Amino acid sequence: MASEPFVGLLVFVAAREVERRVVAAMRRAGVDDITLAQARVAARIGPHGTRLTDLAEQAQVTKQTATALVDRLEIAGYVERVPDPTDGRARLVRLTDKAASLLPVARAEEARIEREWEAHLGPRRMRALRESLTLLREITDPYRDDA
Amino acid sequence: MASEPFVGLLVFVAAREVERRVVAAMRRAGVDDITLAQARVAARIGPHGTRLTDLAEQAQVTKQTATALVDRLEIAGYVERVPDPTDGRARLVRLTDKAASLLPVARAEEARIEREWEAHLGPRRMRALRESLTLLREITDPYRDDA
DNA sequence: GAAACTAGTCATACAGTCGAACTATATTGG
DNA sequence: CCAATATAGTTCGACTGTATGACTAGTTTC
Repeated sequence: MASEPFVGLLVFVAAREVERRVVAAMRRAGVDDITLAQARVAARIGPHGTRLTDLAEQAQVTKQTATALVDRLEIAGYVERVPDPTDGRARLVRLTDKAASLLPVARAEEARIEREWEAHLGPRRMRALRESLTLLREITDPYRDDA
Repeated sequence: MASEPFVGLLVFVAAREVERRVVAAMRRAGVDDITLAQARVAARIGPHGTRLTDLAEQAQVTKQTATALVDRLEIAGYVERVPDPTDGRARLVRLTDKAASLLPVARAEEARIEREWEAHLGPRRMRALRESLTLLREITDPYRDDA
């Protein structure tokens, strides 16, 4: 029967589908040299650049892993490292124009998913879903206030 | 302002937190020889054993990857491979007693998370959340009817 | 029973990951 | 000012995760 499945499993299933869809959209757009792990880091880069340590923390990996992922993104031309004017030790990881041009592709797929979900749930449930998840973020997302 | 964050991001944040919490609970229970990738596969094993191909499909990895993950779980003593009586080519991957003894730990943490979420959202929103996500599963989870 | 298919494995190559050790810059307390 | 300490980032080494391709061994189909 499984009348009351664990909510954690349910959000996991939904999240997996979203990630799969966005990656597939990128592939269709001709992007085949970014991996999922790299995309997860790239997605956290702010408009004015973000420090590697911050990226590592937000993506929940170590600095070493973030270094390796950014290395590959840099080689592929999607990000660049520039000195941080406020701290001689630090460098800011910034998206290049090449990466910025892909943002609309991701945004469009996200919008498509939202439309499909709303069509399936109806506007009332969709609103409630968004409201609940947003509230939940207060206790599940330590980085909720960035960008 | 970010008044209307993408719902896909919201479910992702929630899912990440759930995964993190369950893994942390396992660690506290003394389990330090299972990785996240291995746990994701193990979590899909049914009560009577599951074929490797099915595990691979459900965990969204290739058969080769699933083989490697099951290899490590087997070495660590959490699963065993037994012949599938209905198909001479196939083998069923089954949880051992050692793994089964950990299920209550995971279940307890899941229940704790649910209680916390319900306390934060209130019973009405929690019910709506579960309802919406369950409905969503119809269009996001091709494996929804297993176990 | 030959052809086509399916379950699983092996081999190989590379990406992801972390712990430890290191360099360079920044901060802090005298 | 400077020695001690802390922080940002990298490099190194070892291992896990991952996919492609090639393979073996059973199964299904006609």
